Amino acid sequence: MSQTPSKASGESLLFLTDEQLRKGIEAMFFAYRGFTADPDRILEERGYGRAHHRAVHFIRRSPGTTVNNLLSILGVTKQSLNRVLRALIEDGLVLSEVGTRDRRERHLTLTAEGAALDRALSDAQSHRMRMAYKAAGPEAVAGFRSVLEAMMDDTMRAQYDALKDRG
Amino acid sequence: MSQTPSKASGESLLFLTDEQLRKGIEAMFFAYRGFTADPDRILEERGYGRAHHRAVHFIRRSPGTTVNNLLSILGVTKQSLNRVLRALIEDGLVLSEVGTRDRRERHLTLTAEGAALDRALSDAQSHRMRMAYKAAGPEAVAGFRSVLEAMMDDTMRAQYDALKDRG
DNA sequence: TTGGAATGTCAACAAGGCTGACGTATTGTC
DNA sequence: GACAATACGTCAGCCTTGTTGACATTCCAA
Repeated sequence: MSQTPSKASGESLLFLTDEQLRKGIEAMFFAYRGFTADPDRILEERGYGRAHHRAVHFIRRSPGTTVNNLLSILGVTKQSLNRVLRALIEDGLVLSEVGTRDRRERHLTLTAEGAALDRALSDAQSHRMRMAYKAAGPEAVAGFRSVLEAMMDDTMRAQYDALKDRG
Repeated sequence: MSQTPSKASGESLLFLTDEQLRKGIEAMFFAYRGFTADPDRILEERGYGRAHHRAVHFIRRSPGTTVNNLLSILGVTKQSLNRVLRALIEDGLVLSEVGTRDRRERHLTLTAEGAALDRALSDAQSHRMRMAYKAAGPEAVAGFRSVLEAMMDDTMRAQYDALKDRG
């Protein structure tokens, strides 16, 4: 299992020690905490959680999407999503309209108030990401994105790719 | 708030459209799912969750650490940590020993069985990370790490840095 | 037209966060 | 030596967000 580095930590070829991999794992852990910290503060003020954030984000991203589609993107059960969706609808942030072609479906869109919340959350999160990008430099940003994309499951990457065009 | 790109998506200077930032946010979301997917499967078999994983990981990382120290690394309350720690101790994965210098403290270490679980989890997670690194290339890896590190809060980065040497 | 599949809703439960209160052992200070 | 502070454990109860089970509605195909 554990590697015995023949030379040292190579830079041209990809030789990775357990320590390097472990450090990468920890970087993900701590960075994800930072990544969610700012939106969490905003959400708390309104009594929402991360689940609400995710729902709002992806509805904004794909206006008119169905509950089923949102389900597969978020990777949760419909019952779980339904709870947060119900709250958002009752609070007037999300609009749920019966489908015209298939009346079993509900098409979800953000109201003006929902869009405002999305903007507040997105701005907070983008600000941190912009600062990180600025600190790390353009090449680092490209590397960051390509490692993250390679880390997704295939099914996730398909959904990730399907969301609008590539940055 | 929204930007009006004067030229296009620049590559030499760091000019970032809302779309690019949004794509970065989504990359974090989907990648983190992939990042936790493999360990989650292993944990489920044994009736553990991510909280147990985190505890085991950082005890392995800092053998003999105190409960208080672990608390500040994980960023949870002692009541929360105590629940998972109690389970791990009862199951014989973690050893809790009264401190010699300060007998109020408990020093935590992994038993052989605990170390075995850590290895299984770490191998699963490292494998995916290694594949992602290999797919993205050495320069991407460096960029990945530097963006993640820039995204942490200062207090988190201090703890991240304190964990062994730099990869 | 009827039975099965798909979509979405309601109810109940579990994991794992949280706060608050409290007990105990130990340390360090006045 | 008395006493406050520290480190840890625990009980009780709450919230979010995941889960499964049961069920109503709607569509479609046999």
